[in-house]
Amino acid sequence: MRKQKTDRPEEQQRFETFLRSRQLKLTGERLELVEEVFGQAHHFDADQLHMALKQKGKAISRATVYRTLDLLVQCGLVRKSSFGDQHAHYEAVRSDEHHDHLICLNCDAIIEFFRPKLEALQDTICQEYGFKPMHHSHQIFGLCKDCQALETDAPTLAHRLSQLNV
Amino acid sequence: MRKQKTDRPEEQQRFETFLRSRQLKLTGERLELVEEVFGQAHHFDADQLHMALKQKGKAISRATVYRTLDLLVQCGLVRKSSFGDQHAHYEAVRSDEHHDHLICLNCDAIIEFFRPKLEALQDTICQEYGFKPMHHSHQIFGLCKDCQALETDAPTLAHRLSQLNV
DNA sequence: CTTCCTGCAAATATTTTGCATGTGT
DNA sequence: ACACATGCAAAATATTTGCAGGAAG
Repeated sequence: MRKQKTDRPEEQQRFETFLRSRQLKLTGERLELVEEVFGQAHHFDADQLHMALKQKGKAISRATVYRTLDLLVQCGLVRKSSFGDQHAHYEAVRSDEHHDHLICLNCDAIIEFFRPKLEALQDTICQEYGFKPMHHSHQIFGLCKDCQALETDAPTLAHRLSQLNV
Repeated sequence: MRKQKTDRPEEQQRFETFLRSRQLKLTGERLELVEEVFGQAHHFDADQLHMALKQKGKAISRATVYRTLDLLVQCGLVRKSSFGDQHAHYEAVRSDEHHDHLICLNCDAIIEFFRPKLEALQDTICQEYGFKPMHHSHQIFGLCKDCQALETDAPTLAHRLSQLNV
Protein backbone atom coordinates (compact mmCIF):
# COMPACT_ATOMS: atom_id res chain seq x y z
CA MET A 1 0.00 0.00 0.00
CA ARG A 2 1.24 3.44 -0.89
CA LYS A 3 1.96 6.04 1.72
CA GLN A 4 -0.07 9.21 1.62
CA LYS A 5 1.33 12.14 -0.30
CA THR A 6 2.02 14.09 2.82
CA ASP A 7 4.24 11.36 4.24
CA ARG A 8 6.72 11.75 1.44
CA PRO A 9 9.52 14.26 1.25
CA GLU A 10 9.03 17.24 -0.97
CA GLU A 11 11.30 15.99 -3.74
CA GLN A 12 9.33 12.78 -4.11
CA GLN A 13 6.13 14.77 -4.34
CA ARG A 14 7.63 17.00 -6.99
CA PHE A 15 8.73 13.97 -8.95
CA GLU A 16 5.28 12.43 -8.64
CA THR A 17 3.66 15.60 -9.98
CA PHE A 18 6.09 15.63 -12.86
CA LEU A 19 5.45 11.98 -13.70
CA ARG A 20 1.70 12.45 -13.55
CA SER A 21 1.88 15.44 -15.86
CA ARG A 22 3.43 13.18 -18.45
CA GLN A 23 1.35 10.10 -17.79
CA LEU A 24 4.40 8.29 -16.50
CA LYS A 25 4.29 5.82 -13.66
CA LEU A 26 5.35 6.14 -10.07
CA THR A 27 7.30 2.95 -9.50
CA GLY A 28 9.16 1.65 -6.50
CA GLU A 29 12.46 1.95 -8.36
CA ARG A 30 11.85 5.61 -9.13
CA LEU A 31 11.00 6.48 -5.55
CA GLU A 32 14.00 4.63 -4.17
CA LEU A 33 16.27 6.33 -6.63
CA VAL A 34 15.02 9.80 -5.73
CA GLU A 35 15.44 8.99 -2.09
CA GLU A 36 19.02 7.89 -2.62
CA VAL A 37 19.84 10.91 -4.80
CA PHE A 38 18.68 13.25 -2.07
CA GLY A 39 20.45 11.15 0.52
CA GLN A 40 23.77 11.65 -1.27
CA ALA A 41 25.93 14.46 0.01
CA HIS A 42 26.19 16.57 -3.12
CA HIS A 43 27.98 15.27 -6.20
CA PHE A 44 27.89 11.68 -7.39
CA ASP A 45 28.00 9.76 -10.65
CA ALA A 46 25.74 7.11 -12.14
CA ASP A 47 27.94 4.28 -10.95
CA GLN A 48 28.22 5.52 -7.37
CA LEU A 49 24.46 5.79 -7.23
CA HIS A 50 24.02 2.31 -8.67
CA MET A 51 26.46 0.89 -6.09
CA ALA A 52 24.91 2.77 -3.18
CA LEU A 53 21.51 1.38 -4.05
CA LYS A 54 22.88 -2.13 -4.44
CA GLN A 55 24.53 -1.93 -1.02
CA LYS A 56 21.18 -1.07 0.50
CA GLY A 57 19.63 -4.11 -1.10
CA LYS A 58 17.89 -2.07 -3.81
CA ALA A 59 19.43 -3.63 -6.86
CA ILE A 60 18.15 -1.34 -9.58
CA SER A 61 19.62 -2.00 -12.99
CA ARG A 62 22.11 0.39 -14.52
CA ALA A 63 19.69 1.05 -17.40
CA THR A 64 16.99 2.16 -15.00
CA VAL A 65 19.46 4.31 -13.08
CA TYR A 66 20.34 6.17 -16.27
CA ARG A 67 16.72 6.38 -17.42
CA THR A 68 15.56 7.73 -14.08
CA LEU A 69 18.40 10.21 -13.74
CA ASP A 70 17.40 11.55 -17.12
CA LEU A 71 13.82 12.05 -15.91
CA LEU A 72 15.07 13.78 -12.78
CA VAL A 73 17.15 16.13 -14.88
CA GLN A 74 14.15 16.93 -17.07
CA CYS A 75 12.07 17.52 -13.99
CA GLY A 76 14.70 19.86 -12.58
CA LEU A 77 15.39 17.87 -9.42
CA VAL A 78 18.86 16.89 -10.58
CA ARG A 79 21.66 18.76 -12.32
CA LYS A 80 24.04 16.96 -14.67
CA SER A 81 27.54 18.18 -15.34
CA SER A 82 30.87 17.20 -16.75
CA PHE A 83 34.10 17.93 -14.92
CA GLY A 84 36.50 17.08 -17.64
CA ASP A 85 36.78 13.40 -16.85
CA GLN A 86 35.11 10.66 -18.81
CA HIS A 87 31.77 10.42 -17.08
CA ALA A 88 28.86 12.65 -16.14
CA HIS A 89 28.42 13.98 -12.63
CA TYR A 90 25.08 14.63 -10.98
CA GLU A 91 23.86 16.57 -7.99
CA ALA A 92 20.52 16.90 -6.26
CA VAL A 93 19.01 20.34 -6.70
CA ARG A 94 18.04 21.46 -3.22
CA SER A 95 17.15 25.01 -4.15
CA ASP A 96 16.70 26.82 -7.41
CA GLU A 97 19.91 28.68 -6.84
CA HIS A 98 22.36 28.29 -9.65
CA HIS A 99 26.04 27.99 -8.78
CA ASP A 100 29.38 27.30 -10.40
CA HIS A 101 32.28 25.14 -9.26
CA LEU A 102 35.85 25.19 -8.03
CA ILE A 103 37.32 21.73 -8.49
CA CYS A 104 40.40 20.51 -6.65
CA LEU A 105 42.71 18.49 -8.89
CA ASN A 106 44.34 16.85 -5.90
CA CYS A 107 41.47 15.67 -3.70
CA ASP A 108 38.48 16.10 -6.05
CA ALA A 109 36.75 18.44 -3.62
CA ILE A 110 34.02 20.42 -5.31
CA ILE A 111 33.39 23.89 -3.95
CA GLU A 112 30.30 25.77 -5.07
CA PHE A 113 30.25 29.49 -5.64
CA PHE A 114 27.80 32.08 -6.85
CA ARG A 115 28.65 35.66 -7.69
CA PRO A 116 25.94 37.96 -9.06
CA LYS A 117 28.56 40.30 -10.50
CA LEU A 118 29.94 37.47 -12.55
CA GLU A 119 26.52 36.50 -13.84
CA ALA A 120 25.87 40.12 -14.79
CA LEU A 121 29.18 40.35 -16.60
CA GLN A 122 28.26 37.30 -18.62
CA ASP A 123 25.04 38.95 -19.70
CA THR A 124 26.94 42.02 -20.79
CA ILE A 125 29.28 39.91 -22.88
CA CYS A 126 26.35 38.09 -24.49
CA GLN A 127 24.66 41.37 -25.32
CA GLU A 128 27.76 42.56 -27.08
CA TYR A 129 27.75 39.50 -29.29
CA GLY A 130 23.98 39.60 -29.81
CA PHE A 131 23.98 36.17 -28.19
CA LYS A 132 20.99 34.91 -26.23
CA PRO A 133 22.28 32.92 -23.24
CA MET A 134 20.24 29.94 -22.06
CA HIS A 135 22.68 28.00 -19.94
CA HIS A 136 26.23 28.31 -18.79
CA SER A 137 28.98 26.37 -17.17
CA HIS A 138 31.89 27.91 -15.35
CA GLN A 139 34.47 25.71 -13.74
CA ILE A 140 37.78 26.60 -12.16
CA PHE A 141 40.30 23.82 -11.64
CA GLY A 142 43.20 24.04 -9.23
CA LEU A 143 44.15 23.30 -5.64
CA CYS A 144 41.90 23.78 -2.65
CA LYS A 145 43.20 25.39 0.53
CA ASP A 146 44.04 22.09 2.20
CA CYS A 147 45.84 20.62 -0.77
CA GLN A 148 48.01 23.69 -1.22
CA ALA A 149 49.38 23.05 2.25
CA LEU A 150 50.15 19.40 1.49
CA GLU A 151 53.05 18.50 -0.73
CA THR A 152 51.27 17.43 -3.90
CA ASP A 153 52.73 15.13 -6.49
CA ALA A 154 53.68 17.52 -9.27
CA PRO A 155 53.82 15.03 -12.17
CA THR A 156 50.43 13.56 -11.24
CA LEU A 157 48.98 17.03 -11.01
CA ALA A 158 50.48 18.08 -14.32
CA HIS A 159 49.05 14.99 -15.90
CA ARG A 160 45.56 15.61 -14.58
CA LEU A 161 45.78 19.20 -15.71
CA SER A 162 46.81 18.23 -19.22
CA GLN A 163 44.10 15.59 -19.46
CA LEU A 164 41.26 17.90 -18.54
CA ASN A 165 39.05 18.01 -21.54
CA VAL A 166 37.22 21.14 -20.60
CA MET B 1 64.88 13.44 -47.47
CA ARG B 2 63.63 15.88 -44.91
CA LYS B 3 63.06 19.51 -45.66
CA GLN B 4 65.18 22.02 -43.84
CA LYS B 5 63.80 23.40 -40.62
CA THR B 6 63.27 26.83 -42.11
CA ASP B 7 60.99 25.43 -44.81
CA ARG B 8 58.46 24.27 -42.27
CA PRO B 9 55.75 26.33 -40.68
CA GLU B 10 56.31 27.53 -37.17
CA GLU B 11 53.96 24.99 -35.56
CA GLN B 12 55.82 22.08 -37.10
CA GLN B 13 59.07 23.49 -35.82
CA ARG B 14 57.62 23.88 -32.37
CA PHE B 15 56.40 20.29 -32.46
CA GLU B 16 59.80 19.09 -33.62
CA THR B 17 61.52 20.88 -30.76
CA PHE B 18 59.06 19.35 -28.33
CA LEU B 19 59.56 15.85 -29.71
CA ARG B 20 63.34 16.18 -29.64
CA SER B 21 63.22 17.35 -26.03
CA ARG B 22 61.57 14.07 -25.15
CA GLN B 23 63.54 11.82 -27.47
CA LEU B 24 60.43 11.18 -29.52
CA LYS B 25 60.49 10.78 -33.25
CA LEU B 26 59.50 13.11 -36.03
CA THR B 27 57.45 10.87 -38.29
CA GLY B 28 55.56 11.55 -41.47
CA GLU B 29 52.27 10.85 -39.72
CA ARG B 30 52.99 13.40 -37.01
CA LEU B 31 53.90 16.11 -39.47
CA GLU B 32 50.85 15.48 -41.63
CA LEU B 33 48.63 15.56 -38.60
CA VAL B 34 50.00 18.89 -37.39
CA GLU B 35 49.60 20.30 -40.86
CA GLU B 36 45.97 19.21 -41.01
CA VAL B 37 45.24 20.49 -37.50
CA PHE B 38 46.50 23.93 -38.43
CA GLY B 39 44.69 23.73 -41.73
CA GLN B 40 41.37 23.24 -39.95
CA ALA B 41 39.32 26.35 -39.38
CA HIS B 42 39.03 26.33 -35.61
CA HIS B 43 37.23 23.56 -33.77
CA PHE B 44 37.19 19.92 -34.81
CA ASP B 45 36.98 16.49 -33.22
CA ALA B 46 39.11 13.37 -33.52
CA ASP B 47 36.84 11.78 -36.08
CA GLN B 48 36.65 14.85 -38.32
CA LEU B 49 40.42 15.03 -38.31
CA HIS B 50 40.74 11.35 -39.10
CA MET B 51 38.27 11.70 -42.01
CA ALA B 52 39.90 14.86 -43.35
CA LEU B 53 43.26 13.10 -43.46
CA LYS B 54 41.77 10.03 -45.11
CA GLN B 55 40.17 12.19 -47.82
CA LYS B 56 43.55 13.66 -48.60
CA GLY B 57 44.98 10.19 -49.02
CA LYS B 58 46.77 10.29 -45.68
CA ALA B 59 45.13 7.33 -44.02
CA ILE B 60 46.46 7.62 -40.50
CA SER B 61 44.94 5.19 -38.04
CA ARG B 62 42.54 6.35 -35.40
CA ALA B 63 44.94 5.19 -32.69
CA THR B 64 47.69 7.40 -34.07
CA VAL B 65 45.32 10.33 -34.40
CA TYR B 66 44.49 10.09 -30.70
CA ARG B 67 48.09 9.49 -29.69
CA THR B 68 49.32 12.46 -31.68
CA LEU B 69 46.57 14.80 -30.52
CA ASP B 70 47.59 13.95 -26.99
CA LEU B 71 51.19 14.92 -27.75
CA LEU B 72 50.03 18.16 -29.33
CA VAL B 73 48.00 18.99 -26.25
CA GLN B 74 51.02 18.30 -24.04
CA CYS B 75 53.13 20.47 -26.26
CA GLY B 76 50.60 23.30 -26.07
CA LEU B 77 49.88 23.45 -29.79
CA VAL B 78 46.36 22.11 -29.36
CA ARG B 79 43.60 22.77 -26.84
CA LYS B 80 41.15 20.04 -25.89
CA SER B 81 37.68 20.79 -24.62
CA SER B 82 34.29 19.32 -24.00
CA PHE B 83 31.11 21.08 -25.04
CA GLY B 84 28.68 18.88 -23.24
CA ASP B 85 28.28 16.29 -25.96
CA GLN B 86 29.83 12.85 -25.90
CA HIS B 87 33.18 13.53 -27.48
CA ALA B 88 36.18 15.80 -27.04
CA HIS B 89 36.69 18.87 -29.21
CA TYR B 90 40.06 20.22 -30.25
CA GLU B 91 41.38 23.48 -31.61
CA ALA B 92 44.76 24.62 -32.88
CA VAL B 93 46.38 27.15 -30.59
CA ARG B 94 47.43 30.01 -32.85
CA SER B 95 48.44 32.39 -30.11
CA ASP B 96 48.91 32.04 -26.39
CA GLU B 97 45.76 34.01 -25.81
CA HIS B 98 43.28 32.18 -23.68
CA HIS B 99 39.59 32.57 -24.51
CA ASP B 100 36.20 31.21 -23.52
CA HIS B 101 33.25 30.17 -25.65
CA LEU B 102 29.70 31.05 -26.60
CA ILE B 103 28.11 27.97 -28.14
CA CYS B 104 25.00 28.14 -30.33
CA LEU B 105 22.60 25.30 -29.60
CA ASN B 106 20.95 25.69 -32.98
CA CYS B 107 23.81 25.86 -35.48
CA ASP B 108 26.77 24.78 -33.33
CA ALA B 109 28.61 28.01 -34.03
CA ILE B 110 31.40 28.58 -31.55
CA ILE B 111 32.17 32.19 -30.72
CA GLU B 112 35.31 32.97 -28.77
CA PHE B 113 35.48 35.72 -26.21
CA PHE B 114 38.01 37.09 -23.78
CA ARG B 115 37.29 39.61 -21.06
CA PRO B 116 40.06 40.63 -18.67
CA LYS B 117 37.52 41.86 -16.14
CA LEU B 118 35.99 38.41 -16.01
CA GLU B 119 39.36 36.77 -15.54
CA ALA B 120 40.14 39.20 -12.74
CA LEU B 121 36.83 38.50 -11.06
CA GLN B 122 37.60 34.79 -11.12
CA ASP B 123 40.88 35.42 -9.35
CA THR B 124 39.09 37.41 -6.69
CA ILE B 125 36.64 34.57 -6.12
CA CYS B 126 39.48 32.06 -5.85
CA GLN B 127 41.28 34.24 -3.34
CA GLU B 128 38.22 34.33 -1.15
CA TYR B 129 38.10 30.56 -1.07
CA GLY B 130 41.84 30.20 -0.63
CA PHE B 131 41.75 28.28 -3.91
CA LYS B 132 44.70 28.24 -6.28
CA PRO B 133 43.37 28.35 -9.85
CA MET B 134 45.31 26.48 -12.51
CA HIS B 135 42.83 26.18 -15.35
CA HIS B 136 39.31 27.21 -16.08
CA SER B 137 36.49 26.62 -18.48
CA HIS B 138 33.67 29.01 -19.09
CA GLN B 139 31.02 28.20 -21.62
CA ILE B 140 27.77 29.95 -22.37
CA PHE B 141 25.17 28.04 -24.35
CA GLY B 142 22.31 29.71 -26.18
CA LEU B 143 21.38 31.16 -29.56
CA CYS B 144 23.67 33.17 -31.77
CA LYS B 145 22.48 36.34 -33.47
CA ASP B 146 21.55 34.59 -36.72
CA CYS B 147 19.66 31.77 -35.07
CA GLN B 148 17.58 34.13 -32.95
CA ALA B 149 16.26 35.61 -36.17
CA LEU B 150 15.34 32.21 -37.59
CA GLU B 151 12.39 30.30 -36.25
CA THR B 152 14.09 27.57 -34.27
CA ASP B 153 12.52 24.26 -33.40
CA ALA B 154 11.60 24.70 -29.75
CA PRO B 155 11.34 21.00 -28.77
CA THR B 156 14.69 20.20 -30.37
CA LEU B 157 16.25 23.15 -28.62
CA ALA B 158 14.75 22.19 -25.28
CA HIS B 159 16.07 18.69 -25.75
CA ARG B 160 19.59 19.83 -26.51
CA LEU B 161 19.48 22.15 -23.56
CA SER B 162 18.36 19.41 -21.19
CA GLN B 163 20.96 17.01 -22.51
CA LEU B 164 23.90 19.35 -21.98
CA ASN B 165 26.06 17.65 -19.46
CA VAL B 166 27.98 20.71 -18.48
C1' DC C 1 -6.41 -4.57 -19.97
C1' DT C 2 -3.58 -1.06 -21.64
C1' DT C 3 0.33 1.52 -21.23
C1' DC C 4 4.35 2.09 -19.34
C1' DC C 5 8.50 0.03 -16.82
C1' DT C 6 12.16 -3.13 -15.79
C1' DG C 7 16.19 -6.09 -16.36
C1' DC C 8 18.97 -8.17 -19.37
C1' DA C 9 22.11 -8.41 -22.87
C1' DA C 10 23.56 -6.50 -26.98
C1' DA C 11 24.61 -2.28 -29.30
C1' DT C 12 26.89 2.30 -29.54
C1' DA C 13 30.28 5.67 -29.19
C1' DT C 14 34.58 7.21 -27.94
C1' DT C 15 39.03 6.41 -26.59
C1' DT C 16 42.85 3.31 -25.04
C1' DT C 17 45.97 -0.58 -25.24
C1' DG C 18 48.73 -5.02 -26.48
C1' DC C 19 51.21 -6.75 -29.84
C1' DA C 20 53.67 -7.71 -34.11
C1' DT C 21 55.80 -5.22 -37.52
C1' DG C 22 57.90 -1.08 -39.40
C1' DT C 23 60.89 3.18 -39.26
C1' DG C 24 63.58 7.46 -37.60
C1' DT C 25 67.98 8.50 -35.36
C1' DA D 1 70.99 -1.63 -33.82
C1' DC D 2 67.96 0.45 -30.82
C1' DA D 3 64.17 2.80 -29.27
C1' DC D 4 60.24 4.45 -30.49
C1' DA D 5 55.98 4.49 -33.78
C1' DT D 6 52.36 2.49 -36.42
C1' DG D 7 48.17 -0.25 -37.61
C1' DC D 8 45.18 -3.52 -36.30
C1' DA D 9 42.01 -5.57 -33.55
C1' DA D 10 40.57 -6.21 -29.00
C1' DA D 11 39.63 -3.96 -24.63
C1' DA D 12 37.94 -0.49 -21.72
C1' DT D 13 34.50 2.94 -20.43
C1' DA D 14 30.19 5.11 -20.29
C1' DT D 15 25.81 5.14 -21.91
C1' DT D 16 21.76 3.70 -24.79
C1' DT D 17 18.46 0.57 -26.75
C1' DG D 18 15.49 -3.62 -28.26
C1' DC D 19 12.92 -6.87 -26.41
C1' DA D 20 10.22 -10.01 -23.47
C1' DG D 21 8.16 -10.39 -19.36
C1' DG D 22 6.08 -7.63 -15.28
C1' DA D 23 3.63 -3.94 -12.82
C1' DA D 24 1.07 0.57 -12.39
C1' DG D 25 -3.11 3.09 -13.57
